[in-house]
Amino acid sequence: MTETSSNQSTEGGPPGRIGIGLELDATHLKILEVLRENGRISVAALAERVGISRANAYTRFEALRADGAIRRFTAEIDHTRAGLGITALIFVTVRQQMWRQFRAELAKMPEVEYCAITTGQHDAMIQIRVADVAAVHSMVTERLANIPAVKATETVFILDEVIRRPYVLPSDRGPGRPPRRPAPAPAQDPVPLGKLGFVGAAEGRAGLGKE
Amino acid sequence: MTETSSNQSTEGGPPGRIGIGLELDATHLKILEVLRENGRISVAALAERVGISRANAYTRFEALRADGAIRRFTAEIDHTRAGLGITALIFVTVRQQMWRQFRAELAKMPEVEYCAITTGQHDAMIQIRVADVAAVHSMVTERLANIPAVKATETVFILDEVIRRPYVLPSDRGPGRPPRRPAPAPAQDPVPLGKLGFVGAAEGRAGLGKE
DNA sequence: GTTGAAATTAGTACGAA
DNA sequence: TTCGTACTAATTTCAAC
Repeated sequence: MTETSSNQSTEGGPPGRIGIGLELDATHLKILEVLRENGRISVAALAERVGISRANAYTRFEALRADGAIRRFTAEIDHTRAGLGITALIFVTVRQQMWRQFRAELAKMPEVEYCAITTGQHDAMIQIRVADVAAVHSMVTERLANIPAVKATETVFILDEVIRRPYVLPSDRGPGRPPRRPAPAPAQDPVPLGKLGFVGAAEGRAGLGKE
Repeated sequence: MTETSSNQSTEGGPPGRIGIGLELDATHLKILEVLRENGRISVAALAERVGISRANAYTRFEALRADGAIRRFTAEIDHTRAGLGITALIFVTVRQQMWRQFRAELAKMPEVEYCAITTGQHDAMIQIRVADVAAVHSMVTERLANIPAVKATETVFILDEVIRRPYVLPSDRGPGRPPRRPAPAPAQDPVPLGKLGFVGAAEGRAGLGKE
């Protein structure tokens, strides 16, 4: 394998990008299915498992990467083995119009594995991985509390992670059970891309996603 | 590459396994760092980037896989491109001593990407990816509400995902800033493995992790 | 979109330091 | 343990169909 992937981090990239570059058909989805289970499979073996020729597999593989449908390839690491046995969720209430600052401060915190903007009682949810409970405490009281943009926090520990799938795909639903519409779609589009996708900062929360 | 990775899903595997099989040194962490950014890099290129010989890289690579420090390799997929533009969090209150049923029902739901048992007000947090908001509604009212083990739910939409890191590593903290203890550790252990790791079903919540 | 053959690269198995 | 090298097997590329 020639070191294909440059793999620059997508953090802070354009999240609300809805534009479609590639129409995903059943074969594309099949490729994604295999790749999410085994990101290191060779394209040759991938072609065999999907049931297409190698040249075709190479073409589609590259297209999926170029299009961004495949963001990157990564290793799932056992965080307890890596010395980060504690996982916690921190729900943050953010002062309006200080989102930019909040985001900037977040970027400086390497223990943050995930951060999402949510509806509901709080504004954001942060997932962190640290070595011990003391680190959670110092993270919340010393670092987060010192950010002016942070109005309030609520911390919860994760006791167990029951399901952690690489990425859900539409095909997971199975062929026999349509997502919602039993049999509408006249000229059936391969995949309802970006349907109602309001992902991207919204509701006066602009300034977080971009820039 | 001989299709190395069997990559069987770890879902429902033993989560609370604390036993250490491998002591991770700085080189191991360096390998993990590279691999989490580029899971498809060849071992030869990996060796070069880490600064060790190819033979050594192969040995350590295999050791990390065998030990479980590397769970699997996966492709990060852009869910909006895959037709699943809606992400939601569902907080679930579970009836005590019905965890087994709850877990069994969860396993039947392919739209669940992540499920964690938490402390605090609710008992579990589920993250789902679906095509439209209607699917969230039907998921909550038709499927979750029909599980006897589910006492109550609270749903929140994810408007934007600001940070999504592959996996946090201890080395992310940087060399200059120790995690918590400035300079204690007499015979410094390479990594405080499993320290205070209460990951694994606890607090009368047994039966979820291991069945 | 597919197949086959050539060139490159990856993976393995040594011995030596 | 780690390294360096040689050997074998697989993968990728490129061509023609």
